[in-house]
Amino acid sequence: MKVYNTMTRKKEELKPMNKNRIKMFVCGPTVYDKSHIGHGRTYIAFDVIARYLKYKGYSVFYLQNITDIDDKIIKRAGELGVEPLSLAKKFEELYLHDMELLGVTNVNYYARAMEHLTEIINQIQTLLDKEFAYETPTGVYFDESKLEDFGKLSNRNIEDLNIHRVNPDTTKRNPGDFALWKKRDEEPAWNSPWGKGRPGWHIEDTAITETYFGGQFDIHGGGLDLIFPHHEAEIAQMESATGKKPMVKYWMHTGFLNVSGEKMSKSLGNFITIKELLKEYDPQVFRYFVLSTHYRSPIDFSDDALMQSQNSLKRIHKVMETVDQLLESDITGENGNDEKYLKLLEDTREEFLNAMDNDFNTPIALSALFNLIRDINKGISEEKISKQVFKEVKNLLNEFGDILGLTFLVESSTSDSDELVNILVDVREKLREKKDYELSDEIRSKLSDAGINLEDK
RNA sequence: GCCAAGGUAGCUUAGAGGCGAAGCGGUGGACUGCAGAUCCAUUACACGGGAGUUCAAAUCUCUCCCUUGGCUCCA
Repeated sequence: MKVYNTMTRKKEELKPMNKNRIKMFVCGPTVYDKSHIGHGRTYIAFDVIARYLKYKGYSVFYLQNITDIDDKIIKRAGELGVEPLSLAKKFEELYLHDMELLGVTNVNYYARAMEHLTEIINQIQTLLDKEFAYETPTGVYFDESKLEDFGKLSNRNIEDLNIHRVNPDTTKRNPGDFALWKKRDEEPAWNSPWGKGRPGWHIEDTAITETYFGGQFDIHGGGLDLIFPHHEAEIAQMESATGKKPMVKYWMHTGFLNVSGEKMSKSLGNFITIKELLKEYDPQVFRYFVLSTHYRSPIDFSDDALMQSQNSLKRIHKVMETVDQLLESDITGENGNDEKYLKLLEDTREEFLNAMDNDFNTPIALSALFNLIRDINKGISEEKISKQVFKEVKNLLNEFGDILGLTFLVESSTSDSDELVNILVDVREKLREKKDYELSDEIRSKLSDAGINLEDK
């Protein structure tokens, strides 16, 4: 299977470093506020990537960090008058809850920055020992001039980096040098060989990945916005500290989520949290929406787009329901056409898997699924199909659903509706038998207003 | 300025030299007491403009136009 590698800007054949084991790290959130739908997009995409790799038989270890200390957290905590670490804890819990609701369930381990201070300090010390870093009165900084290939991921050169710099710290050797350790007197601060302070932004990730994966691993993911400077800095730190190249075999980045064509930002007033999203839409609908666009492409969030996703998903649910009902009923039959349908199913599986093999092309995979649905619906309206075929259809759709993290068979509403509704439905049925359509339609319409949809036949 | 990603049918998205895609939506028809779902047809000889390469270009090259993002807060 092929994976697009940001480093080479090409699709490459996926070959794990160690047999069929895949070490995958994705940058997690800084927990200073509620998670938004952009986080949702990225983590749903990587969840499906992890699911598919497992489906293909790889043994995947999916590691994610949680940045639980950082200037933004401290600032927010100060505004609210709470402890930074308890603020971080609270938003971490909300984040994990949001992810669960969205069906993001494949992260094996969440590593908190604050639980890896020892490793962070050790890595900084190594960089100092190897003279890739230097200490000044304000902190410890990485010396980018020591690296020939700094900027290789984002295709930049050092000259570019040294312009457009905002208020560079005057103690640094080069304007592009970034902080490994920030010396700070105010709390929260931790002791280190260089005095009290806290880690820089990039060092926690390499300290964490080195701890769990060693100096090299297969997949590193994150949002497109992290390529520069965050991932460049990670490469600089890790490759300098361990002396091993490359740090990462495949760099994968998700495209941005925009809202009605604009960047989502608080100042534009179009900032949507996952919590707000889920007030309006089923998590499955959002998940479908995310998967209807390739993970590297920008995706445009709008109510219209979500409605389209909702309707598309409904089409899948409907065929599953129909197939399920036909399996329960006795009106299916044998007509010797099984072979035709089994071939169709095999072709569909192949098309779906080919799409996924091609850099996780979920839109094409979905279109294969819809082609199957159309042919099955057509078959149902034209002839009797055997239960064996329906069973296989159901299995295949469930298999696809598992890969995508979508539930295609939704429980029929008739089973869990309450007694009063059932009485109304029975009464209406009797009215229809008497051809009192005026009253029966009124009942149907009122039930619909109450959120209960009746479909005859 | 530098570095990226794009402009594909009414809308949302795939594809990436030669068999015209998927979903949503609209319209007409079949089915139904009606509606819904489903099926059939249609919307639909789609690829931002121009030039070039090629037997063949949505796809490659050049050029122009437009959109969006990044350039030390970012998923």
